[in-house]
Amino acid sequence: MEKEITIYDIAKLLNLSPATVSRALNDHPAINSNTKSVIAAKAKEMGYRSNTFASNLRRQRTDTIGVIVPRLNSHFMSTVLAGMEKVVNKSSYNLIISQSLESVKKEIANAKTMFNSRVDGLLVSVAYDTDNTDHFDAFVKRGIPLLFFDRVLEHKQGTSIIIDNTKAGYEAVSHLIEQGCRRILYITGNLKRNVYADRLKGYRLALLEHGLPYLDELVMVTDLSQEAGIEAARLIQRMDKKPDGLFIANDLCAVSCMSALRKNGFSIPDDIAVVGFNNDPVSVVIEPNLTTIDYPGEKMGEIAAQSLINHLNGSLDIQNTNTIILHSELLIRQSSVKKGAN
Amino acid sequence: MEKEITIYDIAKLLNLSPATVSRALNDHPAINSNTKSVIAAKAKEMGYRSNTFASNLRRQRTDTIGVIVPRLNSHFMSTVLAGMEKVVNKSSYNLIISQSLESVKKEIANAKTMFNSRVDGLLVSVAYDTDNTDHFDAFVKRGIPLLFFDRVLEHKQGTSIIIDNTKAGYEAVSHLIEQGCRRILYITGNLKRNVYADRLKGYRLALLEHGLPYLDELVMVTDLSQEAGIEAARLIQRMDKKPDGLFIANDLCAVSCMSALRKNGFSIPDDIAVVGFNNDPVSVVIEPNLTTIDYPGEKMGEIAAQSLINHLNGSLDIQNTNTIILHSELLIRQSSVKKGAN
DNA sequence: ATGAAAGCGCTAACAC
DNA sequence: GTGTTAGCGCTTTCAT
Repeated sequence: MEKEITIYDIAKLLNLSPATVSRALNDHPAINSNTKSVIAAKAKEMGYRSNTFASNLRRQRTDTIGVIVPRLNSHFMSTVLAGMEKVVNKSSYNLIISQSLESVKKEIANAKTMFNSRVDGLLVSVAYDTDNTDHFDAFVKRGIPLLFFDRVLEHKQGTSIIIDNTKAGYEAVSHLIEQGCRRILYITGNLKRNVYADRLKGYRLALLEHGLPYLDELVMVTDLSQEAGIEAARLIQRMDKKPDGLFIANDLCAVSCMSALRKNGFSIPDDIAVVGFNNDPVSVVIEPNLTTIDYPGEKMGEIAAQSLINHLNGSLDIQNTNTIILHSELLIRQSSVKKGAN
Repeated sequence: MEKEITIYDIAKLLNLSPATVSRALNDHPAINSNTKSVIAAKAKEMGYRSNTFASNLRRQRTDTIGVIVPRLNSHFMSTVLAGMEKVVNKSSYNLIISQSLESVKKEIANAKTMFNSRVDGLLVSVAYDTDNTDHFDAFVKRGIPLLFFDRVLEHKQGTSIIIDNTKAGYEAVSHLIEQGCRRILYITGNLKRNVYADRLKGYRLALLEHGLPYLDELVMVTDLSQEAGIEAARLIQRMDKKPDGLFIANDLCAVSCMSALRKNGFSIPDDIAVVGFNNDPVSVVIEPNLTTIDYPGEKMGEIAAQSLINHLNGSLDIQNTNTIILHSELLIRQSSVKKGAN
């Protein structure tokens, strides 16, 4: 097994001081460029690798940004993460990613781990049932910048990056109404989450504007899983007055609900028109293709990471910005277009 | 902003030595349990957090396991990762996860990062176009254990965890033949990858055993993306002698291909029967439901992580194990069951 | 342009 | 059961 090489080893062999080696390796301007190349060559030859721990210990920072997301395996989230990586790769920062699996408990644990790994900043999209920011207090107290995206929490300081979920919900439901729907069922996630609560606001607004009544029985709170979609189809089957439109806050759930409904003999969109949310790839695989809200995940990731980095570099003060709102768009496909409607 | 608390601060306040505080915090058996609770209480009160960097620097290990996967946003991979997390959470190790996005270039960069973060061990599933193990040599040289799973590479030492892809391919194709298929198109990924090459072996074996000829023109190498599925459907449309069965090495691609074929007027399974691979949730959403190979992702993750941890703890020597093979299973659904067949 | 030296916070060998 | 002390590898201030 090879021995670990340190800057001392390099320094000794080159008759230089460790300080010079350190500076050269970090491309310090005061070092002669010749010396630099000699050192770089030797380091490479000897298989030197910098010891991040020693460096972090000494510098009192980690150049690391933590990310906590509900799940990794959603198309939306992985798109967001791709955006973050893109930005972070251009900087000297690194990303540590962890998932809460939609549980506050795990989110708290993850936050603690992030805190103990001394991330320089934290990007968070909260879990299903998170209902306070206590587990992030430690960060605020130590002045570690905190930025929420998509699923955000009310917090006195710091930025949130979101889309206008109210508007998106309004557009989705207005579209259904224009297609002739009069009983629109909204299948949603936990209404604690801004994303679902705001879409509900949009739903109500659209009904109101078109003179349709708001009925509690037409709001179904689920976990938006595939199973929830199937269960929703079962419940619809049993309803006396069946809905003629569905607005489902997640494409995966929408797609499995549609599929179950069709198995039960419903015709989509004619019996029931459906609008999903997220523009997940599966939305163009299902028959009929799913009308959905497209949502700029990559951009959201880029902006989140860039804002945080700018703040860390001192070129932007996050604490004074409030909310960044990105555009979303209704993509109309066959699942919601009734033949009768214009 | 609060000052960072160290064990020295705690020691001073409690009139103890830093060593005692350190031991107490690490639950060292020699420390009086009273002392321990006093120290623990004080640490909590003062908002102490252990400095991992100092600790890692001193202990010369990180208690961290690196994971490199092609993509995070596949159902299979996230299931594998869930399995790993489950095991790792029970131990004192942490996980660092990174994705290569199917590119060797990024995989090399990730490996380097992992190496520099001094992971104690590495779990890898390689990218699409990786064709040698050079970027893992540094780990081997330093005696850092390396374990491949699912998409594995030939390497002299170390364990691989896989399913029997040849058998899975054989079963998939035999099933299609039994349903009456005579021209079966295999849509695959890069044949450098064991998973795709071995399934091809199974495909050939099944043909051979049933007296069907093997034809080069019936093997289509793609990137198995959704777009590839649509493109494949286009190519099938143009073929003079159309296939009557498809074996597609990935459900997502299979599903989009099926969907495109149906739009072009093909009836599934009657014109073309389809078998996918992975048992992705989408396989039960598509109409008709997709016959596929089910694949124990979570178990694979658990075994991979556990084997590595056992090796690190000295209770198992990975270098002497070779290959662990997990069971897979053909799930027959409507997409492949022809009405005519028995 | 380079060097000397101190110290980041922790742990472990050795002492008592 | 607890204390003393040295050192992990790096960066940086202060010298020259």
